[in-house]
Amino acid sequence: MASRFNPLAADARWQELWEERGTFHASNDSSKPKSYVLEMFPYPSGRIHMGHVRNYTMGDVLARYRRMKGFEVLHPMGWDAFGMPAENAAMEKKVHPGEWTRENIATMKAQLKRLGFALDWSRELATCEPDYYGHEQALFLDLYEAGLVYRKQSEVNWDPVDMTVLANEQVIDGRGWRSGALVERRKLSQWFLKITDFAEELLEGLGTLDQWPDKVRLMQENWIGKSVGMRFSFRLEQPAAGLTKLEVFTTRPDTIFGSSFVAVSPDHPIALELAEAQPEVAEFIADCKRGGTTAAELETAEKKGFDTGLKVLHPLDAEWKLPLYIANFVLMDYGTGATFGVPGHDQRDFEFASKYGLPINRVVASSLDEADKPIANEAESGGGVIVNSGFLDGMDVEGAKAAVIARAEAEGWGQGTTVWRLRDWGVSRQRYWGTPIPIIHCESCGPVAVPKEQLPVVLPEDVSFDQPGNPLDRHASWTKVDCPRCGAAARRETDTLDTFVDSSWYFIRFASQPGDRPFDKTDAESWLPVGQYIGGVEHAILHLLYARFWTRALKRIGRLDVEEPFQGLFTQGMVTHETYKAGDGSWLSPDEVKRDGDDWVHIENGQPVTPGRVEKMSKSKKNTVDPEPIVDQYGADAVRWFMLSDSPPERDLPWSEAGIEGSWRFVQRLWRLSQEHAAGEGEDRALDRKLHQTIAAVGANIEALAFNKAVANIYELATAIEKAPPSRSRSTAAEALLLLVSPMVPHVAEEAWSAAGKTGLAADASWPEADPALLVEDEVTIAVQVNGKLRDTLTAPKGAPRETLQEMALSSEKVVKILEGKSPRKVIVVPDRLVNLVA
RNA sequence: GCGGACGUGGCGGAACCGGUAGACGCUGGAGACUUAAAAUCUUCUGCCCUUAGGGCGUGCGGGUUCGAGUCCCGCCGUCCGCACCA
Repeated sequence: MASRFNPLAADARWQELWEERGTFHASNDSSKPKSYVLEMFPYPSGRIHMGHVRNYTMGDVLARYRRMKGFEVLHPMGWDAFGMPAENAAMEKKVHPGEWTRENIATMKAQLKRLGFALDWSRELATCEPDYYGHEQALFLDLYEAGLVYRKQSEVNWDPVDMTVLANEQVIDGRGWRSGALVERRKLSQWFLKITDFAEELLEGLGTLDQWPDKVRLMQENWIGKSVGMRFSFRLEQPAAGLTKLEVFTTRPDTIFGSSFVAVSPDHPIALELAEAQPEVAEFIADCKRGGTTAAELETAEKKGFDTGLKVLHPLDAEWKLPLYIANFVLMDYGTGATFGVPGHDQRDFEFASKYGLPINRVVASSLDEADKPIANEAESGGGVIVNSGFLDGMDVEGAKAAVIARAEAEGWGQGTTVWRLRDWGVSRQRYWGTPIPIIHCESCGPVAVPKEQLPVVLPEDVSFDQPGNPLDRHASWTKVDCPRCGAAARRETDTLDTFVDSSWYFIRFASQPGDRPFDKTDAESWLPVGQYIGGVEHAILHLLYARFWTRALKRIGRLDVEEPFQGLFTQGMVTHETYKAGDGSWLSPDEVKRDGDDWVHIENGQPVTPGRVEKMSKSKKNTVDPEPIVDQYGADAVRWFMLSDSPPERDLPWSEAGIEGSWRFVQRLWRLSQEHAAGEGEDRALDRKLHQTIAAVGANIEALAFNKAVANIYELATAIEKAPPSRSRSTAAEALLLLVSPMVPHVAEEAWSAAGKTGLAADASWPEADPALLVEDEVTIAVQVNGKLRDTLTAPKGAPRETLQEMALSSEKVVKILEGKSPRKVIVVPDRLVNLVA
């Protein structure tokens, strides 16, 4: 028997056997309880990176564990295969996006297979293939028929040199990333999905997702952004921009008597109208648009306003005139693009009023007596009673809100309303490498759905990227079709769908993939919702929200009776590595540097190297470690074990050479342990207890995805077994240990399991049962404290009565010495834990 | 600016409900085995004091408690998200 475990030979052998036997095939018809474990499918960018390895290892441990616990487990894998990188590669390397993508898939699939993941490859799918996206087109048309898809004008970033639409990330400092040309805003007619119809239920649904991280739920809540308030109008003293009224939105109608100005966005029709006649207004608007548009940039930017000279009349007092400003902090696409300022009770308005010398009035106070107390150094945004507000005086904030809304509605100048931050989902992309939108534009019929029997609308392969723009636009034979309705010559839609559509239902297709329709309702419902979904936090909002929306939309049209697609969500941390910088400031990769005592040097030229911060592995900082050579060197199990060890899975995992070597040593240690055949007789109660405690702890920790703790439990058991003298208990424990580690390091587990003469696969074995009788210790260590300080420990039988423990503590030599004959004033006894003597 | 998370040895991190802080791993030291190296095994490894032993220690300052890493108040720092949300 080999004294060393050789992963080079063993890994592939077991992987082939699992494959041959279909060990990880999930059956839709199984009578076992079902469990769906899913990791976010990868974009086929070229090669697997450490982040993938970590993500898929976590899911794999859970999937294998659940199988051993008796579940029929669905653990599939596929490819999020449409997207811009393929088109970029097409332009740069002159390869077809499809060819580039399919080659990457082949490479990455081979890499994944070498890690021995318990995946059902028979359900593999790639979103770029017609047998996937054709069904997506059918679903899109179902939503279209149900009125959940519509078309409207929308702005895009247009690169006038490359003649193409740019994503936000392709716009750098207002210029196209390739051409460097100043980006223009263009209006195009685009397709939208009515996600706003679902705003309320998407928000409420968050409340049911108790197995999601709070952080993600909060991010989605903020993204949906429900605000309850009031929409109402100020009359303009004189008409402007063809308007006689200015409609504003506020969440604080209770402070209506505290307003001292009204402000509109620089994009507001009034502002734009004024700009045409007054150059200084135009200049102010242009000034507002300089600089960044992110929250952080805008927040720190100076609050600026332009007094238009116009006045508006207060709805509750026509004699009261307020100045109308254009202000850089008012957003056109939120509410009505206009608001009123209450400097006393809103900090931003306070700063604005201070700057422009506007009145700062108090309308909320802690009591009626403090109505005249001036607002000091900052706005008071808290609650209290309303003051200086006519009919509202004495009411609380909530009561006043209701009263103002009631009066506005009665008098017809405003109404209570809910405003959402969420906007409809624009799904049109002016790109080739995506799902064609199955619509035909006819001169006389307008947009017409492609008849279902003509699906899929297949992307033409004969395209070239040597000219700027979308190749579909200039593909004459593909775009030219007859109108399905009137038969006249018509033109295909050349936009493709946002790739987030592809990832909004792939988990349903994994569960059920008939050839003639997107999925079978009964089959899909037998697996859904996904029990545990694992992926990066970068998808906390868009992907997860769109998938939730898509699922609810399917429910609404009666296609699938599932409300939430992902019951449990886990967002894992990144894999990080130290960074290295050469003297000239350029980044160096880990294999270009070596340690020299306490310092680092460049291997090639011996120049000193400065080690930098530990950061997320990225190509730009060159601190990546390619998993494949690591697997070559150490085998799949060592890499998997490393991914699970030390760092809690939700936190970052620092990659280290020493760490992977430690993992390798442990894999070998497991092997050696399994090879010792010192047969023994008799029981070892202490070891039995350790084994059963470990069985329980490892199971609980895997279920909680606390892999680092499960790893620590296993180390302890391994050490206990090694130290124990031969006995029947020891043999039993050594065998059970193989099952406990098998979800994590399946290859060495199988090898040792088979070497131990077991029939069947470790992967097919049942998870060992923990005997409850062996989970409790019969002796416990009691801490003895004097005044809360630990002075001694003693051993007592579990469940010993308080009196006994107190006596034992008082007779401790150390305690006697410290008490110097005095008796304690008070004794606190926590059974099975400690005795605290208060002197 | 707003929102959120976090802060424990040389490092990654344990610590259930307030009850022996530092499990487990990495690194490092000492030793065994070996011609030698690797591998392996034994052992030590929070800081300070000269030892028996003692003192100090969970970012900082307070508080509650017999007892605080854990609860409360106030700071400081780091990281993440952001859409100025009226």
